[in-house]
Amino acid sequence: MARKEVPSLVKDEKLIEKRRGEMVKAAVNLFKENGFHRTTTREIAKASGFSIGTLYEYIRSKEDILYLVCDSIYEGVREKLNEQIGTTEGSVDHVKKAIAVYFNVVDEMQDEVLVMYQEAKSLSREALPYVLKRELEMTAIFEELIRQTVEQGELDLNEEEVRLLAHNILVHGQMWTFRRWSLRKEYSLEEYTNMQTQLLLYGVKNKSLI
Amino acid sequence: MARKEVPSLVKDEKLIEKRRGEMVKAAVNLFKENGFHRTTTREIAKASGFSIGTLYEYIRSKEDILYLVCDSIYEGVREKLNEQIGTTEGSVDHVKKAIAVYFNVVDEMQDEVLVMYQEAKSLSREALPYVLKRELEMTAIFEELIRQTVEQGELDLNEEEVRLLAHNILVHGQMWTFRRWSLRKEYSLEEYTNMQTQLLLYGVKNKSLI
Amino acid sequence: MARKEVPSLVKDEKLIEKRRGEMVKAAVNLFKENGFHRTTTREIAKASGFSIGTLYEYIRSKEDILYLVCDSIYEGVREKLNEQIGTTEGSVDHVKKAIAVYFNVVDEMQDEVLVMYQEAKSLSREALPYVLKRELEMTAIFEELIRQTVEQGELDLNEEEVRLLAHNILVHGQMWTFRRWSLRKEYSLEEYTNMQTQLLLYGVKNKSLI
Amino acid sequence: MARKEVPSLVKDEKLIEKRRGEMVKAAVNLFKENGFHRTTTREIAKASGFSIGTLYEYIRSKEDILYLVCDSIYEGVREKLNEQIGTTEGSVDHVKKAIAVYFNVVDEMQDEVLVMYQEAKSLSREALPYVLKRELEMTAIFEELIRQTVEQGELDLNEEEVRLLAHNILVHGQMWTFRRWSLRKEYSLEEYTNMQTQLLLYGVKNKSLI
DNA sequence: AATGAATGAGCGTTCATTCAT
DNA sequence: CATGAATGAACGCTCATTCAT
Repeated sequence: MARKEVPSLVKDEKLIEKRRGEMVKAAVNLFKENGFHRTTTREIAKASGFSIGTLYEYIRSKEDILYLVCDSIYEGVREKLNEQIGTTEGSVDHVKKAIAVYFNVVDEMQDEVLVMYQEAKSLSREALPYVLKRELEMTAIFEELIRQTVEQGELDLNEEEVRLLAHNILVHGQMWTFRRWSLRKEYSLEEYTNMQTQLLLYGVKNKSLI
Repeated sequence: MARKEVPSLVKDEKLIEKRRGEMVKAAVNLFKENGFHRTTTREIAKASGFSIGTLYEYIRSKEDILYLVCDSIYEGVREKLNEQIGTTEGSVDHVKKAIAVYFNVVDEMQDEVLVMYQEAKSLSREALPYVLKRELEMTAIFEELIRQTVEQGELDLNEEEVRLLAHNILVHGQMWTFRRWSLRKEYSLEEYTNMQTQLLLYGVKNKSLI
Repeated sequence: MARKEVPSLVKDEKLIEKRRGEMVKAAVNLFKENGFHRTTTREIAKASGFSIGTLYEYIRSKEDILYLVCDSIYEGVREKLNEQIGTTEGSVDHVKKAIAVYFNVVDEMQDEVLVMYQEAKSLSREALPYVLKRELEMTAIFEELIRQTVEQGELDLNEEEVRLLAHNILVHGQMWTFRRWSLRKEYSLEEYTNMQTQLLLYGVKNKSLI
Repeated sequence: MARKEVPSLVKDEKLIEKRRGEMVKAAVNLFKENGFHRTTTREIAKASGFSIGTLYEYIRSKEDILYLVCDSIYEGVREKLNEQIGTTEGSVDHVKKAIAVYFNVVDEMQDEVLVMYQEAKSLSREALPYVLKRELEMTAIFEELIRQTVEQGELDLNEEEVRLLAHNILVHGQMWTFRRWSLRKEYSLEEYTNMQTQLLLYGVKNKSLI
C-alpha cells in the first residue's frame, strides 16, 4: 500500500501533475476558509482557474480532491522534514533538533496541517487507510530517531515508551495548529518549542521525587 | 459570556429543556455515525421522535443543534469530572488521580468527545467562542489543581509552565480518542494512563542529565 | 409479485395517489413529445404544477416516474378492457368483439401505449419484470377467451396456437400505434379492425388449399 | 429521397466509408448493451479505436451516428434478404419461403433489429423520414411478392389486404425480437415460423365457417 | 488527417427551512 | 403546541462538442 491511484481522463502525466497541483492549492485555501463540506466543486474549479468540466477531467469525485489535498500536505511536511533533519546516529540533541524542525514545519504549514487533520475524517473508508498510513510513516521517523538515541544509551525507554513519545511529539506539533486560538496568545513558537521539549524530555521538576 | 442563548418558539422552559435533551441525544448518535454535515434535520427529528416541524419549534437552525450538542458534551464531561475529582488542596497524587479520572471520562465518552472536536469547527463565528470558552474552563480545572500543587511546594513550575502542563493533559486525553485507531492497538487505557502520567510528570529517564 | 412498491416521503396515501396521478399525466405528455431521456425532472415538476422538491417527495428517482407511467397505462388499458368485455362463455363472436374493443382502447390511448412500449426498456432490471408481468396478464385475458372458445368447440387450436393467437392479437393492437405513421394513411380504425380480424381468424382466402 | 447525406470534414470518400463502418460497428454493440442515450460519444470513439476528435471528423453529431447505425442495419437486413429470396414469379411457396428467410435474418440480427426499432425514435424530425422510408422499402418487397402471387391466382386478396399482409409479416418478424423475453420460452424459431406462417396464410381452423 | 484537453450548459437529486392547518 | 407537505437554491457530476496543436 503505497499511494492511492487517482484515475484521470487526461493522458499526459506531466499535465496531470501540474493541474492537480493547481487544484490542490486552490482547494486547500478554500477548505481552510470554509471546510470541505462547505466548499463546492465549482468554487474549487474557479479558484484553480479551470472550468468545472476540466476539474473533472483530472479527478473522479470531490472526495478525490480531499485525498489529493491530504496526500500533498503529508508529502510537503515529510519533504521539509527530511531536508532538515537528515540521518545521523541518535542523540538527545538530535531529538531536540528534530522536534524544533518539526514544530517549525508545522508552523509554516499550519493552515494545511489544520485542514488535513480536520477534514481527513470525510474521506471514504477506502481512502482513509492511505492517509493513516502516512501519519504512521511520520510517527516512524521520530520513533526511529528516539530508538537510536536509546541504543546510544542517552535515553532510557522501553519500546512502548519510545512509540508513545513519538506519538506525543507528533501530537504536540498538531496541537500548535489545533489550539492556536489559545496557544498563540500565550507563547511564541520558540517558547512553545522550548517548553514542550523540556516537558517531553525532562518532565516536571518534581520535588516529590526527592 | 456564559452560555449562548438559543431562542425557541415554545414558551414553556421545562418543555424546552426536555425536548432539546431528546434532540441532542439523537443528534449525538447520528453525528457519531455520519458526522454533522451528513446528518439531515429530518433524521434528527425522526430519531428524536418528533416531526420536522416540532424540531424547528425548539431551534432556529441546524447549527443550533450542533451548538447544543457541543455544549451538552462539555457539560457531561465537566459534570463527571467534578463528581469524581472534588476540590482539595493540591498534591501530586491528586494531580495523578485527576489525570486518571479525566482519561477515564474521555474513554467513556469517546464518541461524544470525538464528535465535539471534529464538528465544532462547523459552528459559525458567532457560536464558536462559546464552545472555546468551555474548553478553557476545562483547562482551568487542571490549571488550578496544578497551581495549588505548586503552591504546596510539591511541584516547581512557573505560571506559563502550569498552563502548558494543564493544556498537555487535556490534549493527551483528546488524543486517546483522536488517535484511537493507532493507540488502542498498542495500549490499554490503564497502560496509556500510567505511561502518559509518567511522561507528563517525570519526563524521560535521561542519562544525559547526569 | 403484484405491483411494485414506490416509496414516498409523504404519509397521506390519498394525497400520494392524487399527486402521482397528476405527475404521471404530465409525464406521459412530455414523454410522448420528447421521450423519457429527453424529458427533465424539472419539466415534469413544472408541467404537474409542483416544485422540483415536491416531485421528489412523491418519488425517489426519475425512473420511478417511468414505472408509474407504465403501470398507470397498463391499468388504464386493463380497466377499459374489463369494463367492456366482461366475462362470458367463449364464442367466436365474443373473440371478435374483444378484438374490436381492444383495438378501440388502444386507439383511444395511442399516445400512452406508444410511450409505454418505447420507453419501458429504460426501466432498470429491477422494475422491468413488473411491467412485463402486466403485459402477460393482458395476453392472458385473450388466451382465456380463446381457450374457452376452443372448449366450446367453435375454434380448433392446440394450446400453443391459443397462446400465439392471443399474442398476435396483442401485437396487432400495438402495431396500430407503432406504425400509425403508415397505417393511418391507408386505413381507418374500423377498416383496420375488420381486416385484421378477418386475417387473424380466417387467414388469406387461399386457392392453393383447394 | 434516397439516403441522407451526412457531411464529413474528411475529403477522402473511401476513408469515410471505412471509418464510418468501424464506428457503426462499435456503436451498434454499445447501443445493444446500453441504448443510445446511455452510450457516450467517448465510448463510441474508444470502441472504434479513434480519438474523440477523429470521431467528429467523420460525423457532425451523436445523432448522425444513430442515423448511420439505423441505415446500416436496414442495409444489412435488405442485403441478406435479397441474397436469399431472389426475384421470381410469385407463388404461395415462394411467400412461405420468403417469410422463413426473413424470420431467419431477423433472428440472426436480433440485437441489431432491436436496437434499430427501439432507438430510431431518437432521430430528429429531419432524419426520421429517411429511416421510415427504408421500412417502407422492406414492406414493399413483401407487397410485391404477394401481389405477384395474387396475380398468379394463388391468393385472393385486394390491394389493401396485400399491403396489410405485408405489414403483418414485417411486424411478426420484429416481434420475434421485441417479445423474445416471452416467445423464446415457448417456441423455437422454426416452430414460431411454422405457426405464424400457418396463421398468416390460413388463419384459424374455424368450425363456425362450416 | 488526427489528437485530446478544455468547455459549460444542463442534468438528477438533496435538504434546510417555512407555514398553513 | 404539533404537524408534515411544500419549496427552490444549490449541489456533485456528465458529456456532446470545439479547437489549438
